[in-house]
Amino acid sequence: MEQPRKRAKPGRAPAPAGRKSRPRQAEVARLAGVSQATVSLVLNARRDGKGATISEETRQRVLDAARSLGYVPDPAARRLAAARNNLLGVFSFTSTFPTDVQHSYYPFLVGVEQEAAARGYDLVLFTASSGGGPDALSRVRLADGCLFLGRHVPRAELKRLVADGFPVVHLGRREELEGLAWVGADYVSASREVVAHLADLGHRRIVLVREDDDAPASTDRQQGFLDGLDGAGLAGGPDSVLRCADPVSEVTAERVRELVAEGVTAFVAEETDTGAAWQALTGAVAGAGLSCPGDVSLALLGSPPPELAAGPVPTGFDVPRHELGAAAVRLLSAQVAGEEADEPLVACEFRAGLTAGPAPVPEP
Amino acid sequence: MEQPRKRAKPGRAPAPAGRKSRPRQAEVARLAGVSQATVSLVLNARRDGKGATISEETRQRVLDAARSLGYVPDPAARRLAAARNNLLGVFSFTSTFPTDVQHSYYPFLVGVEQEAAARGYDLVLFTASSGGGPDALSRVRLADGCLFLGRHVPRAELKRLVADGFPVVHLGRREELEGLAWVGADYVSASREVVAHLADLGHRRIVLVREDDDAPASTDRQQGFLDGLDGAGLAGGPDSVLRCADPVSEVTAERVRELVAEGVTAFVAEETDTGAAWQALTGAVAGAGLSCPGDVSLALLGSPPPELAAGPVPTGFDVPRHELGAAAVRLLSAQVAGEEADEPLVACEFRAGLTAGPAPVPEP
DNA sequence: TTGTAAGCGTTATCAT
DNA sequence: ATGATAACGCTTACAA
Repeated sequence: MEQPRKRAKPGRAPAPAGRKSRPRQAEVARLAGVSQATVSLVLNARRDGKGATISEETRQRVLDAARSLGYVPDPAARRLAAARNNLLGVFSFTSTFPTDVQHSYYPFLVGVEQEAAARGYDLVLFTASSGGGPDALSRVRLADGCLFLGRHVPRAELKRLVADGFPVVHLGRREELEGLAWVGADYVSASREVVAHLADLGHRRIVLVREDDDAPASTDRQQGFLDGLDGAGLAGGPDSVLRCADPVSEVTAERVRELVAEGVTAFVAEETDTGAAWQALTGAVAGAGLSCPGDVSLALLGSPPPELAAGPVPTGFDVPRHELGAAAVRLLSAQVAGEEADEPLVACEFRAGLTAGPAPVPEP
Repeated sequence: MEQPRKRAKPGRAPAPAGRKSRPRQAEVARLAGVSQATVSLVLNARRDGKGATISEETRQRVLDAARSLGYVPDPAARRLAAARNNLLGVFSFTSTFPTDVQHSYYPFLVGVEQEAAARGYDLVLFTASSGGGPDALSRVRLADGCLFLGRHVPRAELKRLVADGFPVVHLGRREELEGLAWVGADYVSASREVVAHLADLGHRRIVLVREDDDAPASTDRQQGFLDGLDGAGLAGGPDSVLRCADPVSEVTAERVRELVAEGVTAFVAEETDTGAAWQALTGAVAGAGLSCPGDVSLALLGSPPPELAAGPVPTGFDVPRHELGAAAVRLLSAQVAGEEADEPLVACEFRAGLTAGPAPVPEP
């Protein structure tokens, strides 16, 4: 019999002595006295009985062996073999956990985590800072799909992922990129609702204070604001929108006094990262010596910043961040499953608040 | 027309319809007229010149081919072959992202993410809730190592991981479990420092208000408190510690008045989840009609709860949560690399604050 | 019902 | 300096 030539084989070096390597299917197989493939079959047995043809006895032996060894499938190998990982990626272009808690994605992640857990996915946080290189984004392919969040999107990279058919969902409206799925809040309807509320209270002249930004979140709010005016039969001339590069210096007490003198009875501010518009507005109203629900009504198109949590609850709406996160996961998970699903805009919840009241009766 | 029957070969199934195939190293190789291995060598050429022995010409040809094909490495294959997942787990026994932001691990995660990114790791988020079963903990093995945080630790499961040589680090002191690595804040030193500060200000009778809890975080603070008294040559009798099951009802204005009458000039409260001790203390002092840095000095062994952020900054110390997270990742990453490293306690930073002043001169 | 083996896209080793 | 080739751990078609 021909002796198998025992020449040193090419290939990887043996595992370094120090660390114990995790158990693999082969070891489970050995312990259970079956073939490695059987282990795979047992472990991936579909619950719908389809294709699962394994005797209950073997099944148990394999399961026991796996448990006693603490076996867990290697996600990379699973993925490589053209199967699923049960891993969903989360990639933020800035840090996922910025030092400044205020600007963080935390509230979204709450929803993301819950929905992911409910669907049996674990979450991989791809840390943006690490790679840096052009293919930093490409690491996400380790997961079955990936959620993206952040302001500045590397278009080319993302486009590539989408083009390759890799499941991708962006959290926040993003229509610029053809074929990119996204979920977003319905700022238009919510803003319209707020304006309708003010109109119901008798306000005829309403002014929007917004920052000088072209983000969808801003333009959507303005659109809803104008829609609202329109729906109430109110004029929405150009002077009903104050677009300020720096709200704090532009929305002064004097300016507010002027506008009120002209007949404005209600102000609406958009919510932004900094909360500048709202802060400028409330500051100016107080500075003008006007009482809030009494002399003028105020509304905030969004949630108040945490540092103002102590003040009176502003009339306005809340962005359902949890729900947005959850919706994103639903959409992504549908994509992963190959179902080209579609998530509608998520509705914001109206918040009655304390800063809006009946329009003051004009003095004769 | 009779289709030439392509007999399906064993092996993997055809790629799922959605997923378009991307160029691989083999195609780059073909285009560049070299072997696939050469492509790998070129693409992974170490910048330190070590082991890189490829002619500049080939190098360029390969690079060009890769670029023109838009080649991006497959992370799954890469990790599989390299036998490293570059994945660190984060497991919290409660939800990683509790709805209540206040009690969240957020501040730690900031540090964890940064350090992980710096070391080229991605993070896998596990939640106790998602798994469910008794071997839910076992899922963490899909990562190269795992960070644990939370109050209630399933000892048996964790022990198993440690025994199996799986790299594990607990965030927060945890000496009960033999062989479990952990990182913690040095509450003892920090508390001692605060007391020393008070003693320097002339206080001779200082009382600690703490909750009825046996967590290391509590006992460490008490120990540091007593050490501080001792170091200042002050008596640390049993009446210098107020251990309350319910601080708010036990630390009353009357009680404070009594103690002050007995000669107590400074109070120290431990920081807890709820912040009850500190709130009870400040409330009682105000209720007793005492002015804070004037009549009595107050110190908080930790950071004030967010809802009190508006008040005067308490004298005390800050737990370096970012740094703790980072330290945990360092320790874990050392373990993963097989280096049995050791992280010392992380120092807390003294905060001068505004609630402590010179001891009032006793009236004759 | 179970075993055999191909192949996923890399990396790393040896031989040329 | 480059090319073969063996792993890496897994899924799955097909043979037994």
